[in-house]
Amino acid sequence: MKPSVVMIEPNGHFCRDCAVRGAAVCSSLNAAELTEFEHLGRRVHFDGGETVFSEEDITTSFYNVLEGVMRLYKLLPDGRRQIVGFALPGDFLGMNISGRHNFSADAIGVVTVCQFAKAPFGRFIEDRPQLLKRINELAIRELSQARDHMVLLGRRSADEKVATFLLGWRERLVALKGLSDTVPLPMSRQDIADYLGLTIETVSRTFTKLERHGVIEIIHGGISLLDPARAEALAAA
Amino acid sequence: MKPSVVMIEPNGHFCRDCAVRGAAVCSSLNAAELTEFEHLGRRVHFDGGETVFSEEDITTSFYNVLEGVMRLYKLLPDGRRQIVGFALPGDFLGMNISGRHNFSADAIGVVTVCQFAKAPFGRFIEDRPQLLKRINELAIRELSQARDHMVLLGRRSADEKVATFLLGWRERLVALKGLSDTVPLPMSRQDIADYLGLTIETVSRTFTKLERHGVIEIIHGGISLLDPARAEALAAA
DNA sequence: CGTAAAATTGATATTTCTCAATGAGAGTGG
DNA sequence: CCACTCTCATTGAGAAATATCAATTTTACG
Repeated sequence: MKPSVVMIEPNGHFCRDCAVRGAAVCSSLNAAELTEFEHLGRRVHFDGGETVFSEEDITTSFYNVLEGVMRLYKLLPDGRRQIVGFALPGDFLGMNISGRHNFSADAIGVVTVCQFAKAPFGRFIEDRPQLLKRINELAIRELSQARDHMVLLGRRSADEKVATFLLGWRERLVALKGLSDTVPLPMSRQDIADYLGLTIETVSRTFTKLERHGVIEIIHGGISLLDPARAEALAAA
Repeated sequence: MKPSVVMIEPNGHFCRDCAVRGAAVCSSLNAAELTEFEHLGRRVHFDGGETVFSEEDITTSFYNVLEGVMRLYKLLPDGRRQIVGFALPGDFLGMNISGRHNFSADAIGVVTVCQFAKAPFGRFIEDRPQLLKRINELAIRELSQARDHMVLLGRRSADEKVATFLLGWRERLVALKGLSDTVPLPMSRQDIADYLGLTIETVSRTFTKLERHGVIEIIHGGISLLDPARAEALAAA
């Protein structure tokens, strides 16, 4: 949570060479629309630890993640934190009904987003049902993920939680980096704990245990999945 | 899960006197559209315990709940169950990306739904961005609720979970029956436990404890909220 | 190289679960 | 109308999982 010093790049000719062009909301737009769309968004950079928006803030912008990883979380009044998800390139953030964000979002490491002012974006969407449809698809996909995560939080043991998380995270990275048994974990152990509804100590112990059992190897900045089959077995339960 | 004996009513002139007319997806349609829309939906009744659709089933219909309460849940291979939500009149069920339902839905007590075959509904939506927008709103609202529930599952104690559930359920019923300190609980203790990520025994003990402390009174088919302020305090934590 | 933050490990405490028994209410058939 | 039975809910005792508290160890960074 350092003071938020962001860089705003000049606008224009981004979309055509945007990394998330195919995966993000904008995949629903044709070339002509894209040209107009370009003028709505601005690339903005955040450093690790910076907050992009906070829960209860009035929503003034939507965000399309272009690069990096964000943690999305909610806090209880006494400080307990639940991470409700990690955002990756292609994810679209900021939609809500109330006009206020219903979770907070921090950059984990360097992040680039495509930021859209709410009002112009709303107008642009108005006569582009394709774009609305795409946003709806993303919301429905997220909803499905949210339900899966409820099962994990409510009904799985610590071992299952960690194994499921590692496999799920690896799976999400496939679209970005291809399938690999080397799984980078840019988030801290505390972040993982707050995502899985555990304490940092339990996460740490579970990692160690998985390593002792030869399922993973803990490496710098991540893990190496030595025995994917055993991990799957643990996660399926 | 009795054999699913459903009654299908003849079609026609439902919408104008539909109980959920104002709250449901159809609230986005004008009178002319509504007339056409009527021919797409069929009222279907389910008895308590009947399954409306199951996870992994191919999605052939969408459902608009008109009357009654449903439990929406996912099962782990070993039978552990997580209830991901309760559906009430006005809720719209069945949207997904994969073409298969991503949770199961049972009637709790008698339920009436307005059932839409997927393909015609999809075509109808195609040139009604208003309807799509409404569906999107409902999805975004659900997503927000899902995130709140993640916080509950991951970070709250048993006492907090139960107090939060009772207040939240009471709040949801306001739209249907008005605000009341008498809170009907049509679902079983096991349902509540599976919703809160607890065991039935813990739920039962917590109810008893809240009653001993004068926060609630356990009555037939529900509870009476004697001390809303204390309940709020417990839930906020 | 020194300091701070993050991660790991250990010992103990607490919460919630599990197993087992009992109690209460609803429906059934004599 | 009353036993009977079934399901659901409650209660108790002990076990297990995870949290908490405290101490190192490791890593990151100036």
